[in-house]
This record gives sequence, C-alpha cells and structure tokens, in this order.
Amino acid sequence: MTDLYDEFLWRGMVHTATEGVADLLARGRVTAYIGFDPTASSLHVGSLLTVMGLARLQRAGHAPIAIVGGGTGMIGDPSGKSQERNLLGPEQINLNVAGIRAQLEHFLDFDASVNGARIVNNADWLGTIDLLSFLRDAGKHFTVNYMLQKESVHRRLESEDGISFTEFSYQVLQAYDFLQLFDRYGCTLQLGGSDQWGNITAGIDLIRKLRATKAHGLVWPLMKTAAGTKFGKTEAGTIWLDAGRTSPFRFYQFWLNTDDRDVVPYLKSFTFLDRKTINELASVTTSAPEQREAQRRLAREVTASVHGVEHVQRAERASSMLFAEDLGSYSVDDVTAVFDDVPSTDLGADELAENGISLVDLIVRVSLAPSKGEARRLVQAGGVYVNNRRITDLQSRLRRQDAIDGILLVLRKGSRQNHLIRIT
RNA sequence: GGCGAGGUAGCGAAGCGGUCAAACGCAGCAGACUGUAAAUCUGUCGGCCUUGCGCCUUCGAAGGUUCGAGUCCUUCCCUCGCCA
Repeated sequence: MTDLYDEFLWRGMVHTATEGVADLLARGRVTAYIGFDPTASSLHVGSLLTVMGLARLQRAGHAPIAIVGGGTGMIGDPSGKSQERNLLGPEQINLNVAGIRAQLEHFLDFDASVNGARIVNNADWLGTIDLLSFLRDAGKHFTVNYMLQKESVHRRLESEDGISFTEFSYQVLQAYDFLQLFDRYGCTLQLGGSDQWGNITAGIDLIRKLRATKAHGLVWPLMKTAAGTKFGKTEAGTIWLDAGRTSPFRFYQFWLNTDDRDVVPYLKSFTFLDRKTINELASVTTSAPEQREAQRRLAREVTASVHGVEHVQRAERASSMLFAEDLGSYSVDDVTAVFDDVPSTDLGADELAENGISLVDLIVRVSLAPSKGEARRLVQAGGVYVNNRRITDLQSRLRRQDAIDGILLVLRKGSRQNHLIRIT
C-alpha cells in the first residue's frame, strides 16, 4: 500500500482536504467514492481526472466506488455552473449510465478479491425514496442557512437568473448518496474536483450527525490550460474517450499538441508514470522543448490507457506520415494503411473525370469548411494544400492525374488538419 | 396583476430613417514567425455565384407607415428587475 496522500500531493491533486485524510489513507484500506455526471453517453478528457483518481485509489490498495449519478443527473448540480441546466429524461440517462460504465471498465479492476471496484447508480436509492421520507430523513438535518452558504448556491443567488429549488436541493441529494455508500459499503472518503467541495462537506456533515462518524473528503484543483482556455475543448469540440466520437488519431493529436507549460502537470495528472520519469521529461522539456519529448510520451501514455497500445502505434504512424515534410516518400500502401485512422472520404472516380471536381466544392464536401464562402476564403488565404502543395487558385479543379498513383488525395487545411480522399 | 428595462451575428455589446450584412471586444478560422507549442503581428469572420462596389436571407414574431426600417407605428411572444 503506497502513500496515496503523498502521491496526490506530488501530482498536484490536493486542493482541499479534510483534516486527517493522510492518516486515514495511511492506516489501511479505505473505501472511497467519486461521482460521475451522466450528461453524455461517453466520458471526455475532462472526466479523465476523475477516472484516474479512482484508478490511483485502487492501485494504492484502496477500494474505489464510482457513482454514476442516474438519480442526481436528473436534478442537475449547480456547482461550477452559471446557469440552470437542462434536465435529461430517464431513458437518456440510462443510456448514458451504461456508456460510462463501459468506459470505466477499462480503468478499474472489478474482480480484485479484496478491493474490487464497484459501479453503483444512485438512482437505486434516490429513485425509490419518497419525498416525505427524504425530507424527514435527510432534509431535516440541513438548515437553509447552511445550504445558502455554499459557494455554488451563493454565486447563483447573486446572478440574474437565480437558482431553481431543484438545483438548490442538489447538495442534500449528494449528501444522501454519501450516507448511503457509508451504510452500504463502509465508504468513508469522497473525492472530486474542487467544485464538489460544498457537496462533499454536506455529506460529511450528514454522516457525522446521523452516524456519529467522521467521514472525509479530498478535492483536486480544476484543470485548466496555461492559455486560460477550458481544458478538453478544441476547435473541433470536446475530446471524448469514445472512439466513435473522437477517433484515437485525433485523441492522440490532442495530447501531442499540449502547451509546454501544461505538459508536466498533465503528465502528473493523466498518466501513471513515476516521479523519476516525469522529472526527466520535465527537464527535457526545458532543455529541448522543440523535441516535444514530454508531449509525445503524454500522448502515448494516455492514448494507450484509453484506446490500447495498438491504437497508439497506428496514431503515431498516421501522424508521422501526415506531418512528414515530403509526402512523396510514402507509397500508396503507406497512405492506405492509415486511411482508417484519420478523417477520410471515398470519392467516385467518375467525379474526377473530364474537368474534375472543383477544389472549393471538395473542401466543403469533406467538411473541412462549413460553406463554400468559407472554403474560398481558406483557399485565398493560402490555407489549403493538396498533397502538401499549397493551392491558392479559386478556380482550380482536381483531376485523376492530381492524385497520388491516381487513387489518393491528401487535402490539408492550415498546418494540421488533414483529410484523406480515396478514389474508388 | 401593476410599473419599469430589454430582446441585434457563437458570446458580449454599439447602432441620430438612407452610405447596415450591421462599429467594437472576445471566441473561431487562415497567414507570417515556429517546434503539429506559446506569445506577437496581419487578414478573415451570414449565405450564393459568373468575386461585382453583384445577388439572396438576417437585427424576437407578424403586420403597417415610407421612395427607403435594425432604426418610426400597431399587435403579439419571450426574458429580466421592482411592486402586489
């Protein structure tokens, strides 16, 4: 059993913690939980931190519980939100819960004999308790005064939109979850992002009042980028863990493009690499940032744990090919090999016959630009390349002979958005 | 229910009846510089094409006044605040 608190501390994952957490973790096996919001059927890189938290718990010998908030998901957590949330229907939530469960299974060992991971759905108890019982058993122990002091509530009270009674109640529901997990599994620790602190302490207080036991909480700082943008969002949208939503290639590229200033914190947060390795990568980043050794390692590690090593290799191969100086040194076979891994489109040979297809049309066709006007702008600005050659003529048309060996076109927008076109 | 404020492009926010597809800021996109980085600078940022000082559709909705309306009038819808 390693010293998990110390480990969290080193990885920069301790923002606030209740007194005695270090002792608790050092003393012996702890059952701890973290909640997931079932707002989508897949987790995204933002929730990866939470997943890693559970995985680290288990690796350190503790017993992790993942709560998928099928019950609370129907209410909406005001924490970190400036506006009231849209509620999802029960069917959608069930679908989402199932999707998330499947992804968690990649990271956690559910069969370990002594500290096997558990996934529970709080709809199991929140879905069945009746309003009067809830108000009597849980609600009675919270004064409105206490609830109003929570940062998440406070902020919304100040805002123009206010907060609905539903979201206001959220903290009591989450507190009730903690109580249930304490009763059912002896769970005494809750982890989460710093926005969860208020909800966590509500649970701790409830357990203390009703069970006369001291439960604990530990939250990590919210992940943000050095550039001040929201972590996990890119020009193309959210980076999902689901390969169907974000291809492993894109996923790999997302990590590879990490800012120098972020790469070390990310290594600490999102990989299991040890201190020595990360320290080495940190010094290489300082001495030879242009090598992007740390980014490469980060991309490799995270992609491997989410999609598997096989996909790392494919992503690396596709990357080296698409970002190669000279595309000509690659054979058609090389290109077709990575075809499935990068954005691609099949195009009928007949469309290239005679006068060929207009470049502008093609750009829109493969969604490299949303409209023809945008496509034209791109071309005029010099942002479009065909087979690594910049094309600035709006009128240009592509014919069969423009393709590599007559069957492949590599269309590129800007410096890194590639799209392969196979002529069939 | 009463009174007041307001609804403009992804967001924020200008917009004396004409020169408004609509200032400005942010975000986005592209270019230069680079390391598939950051910062910076430049351009662009409703749609269409035969790219023209071209055409089409926009300023909550529907009507109206006018040669001409984001800008004026009427009705309706919605949001927010205060009061009840």
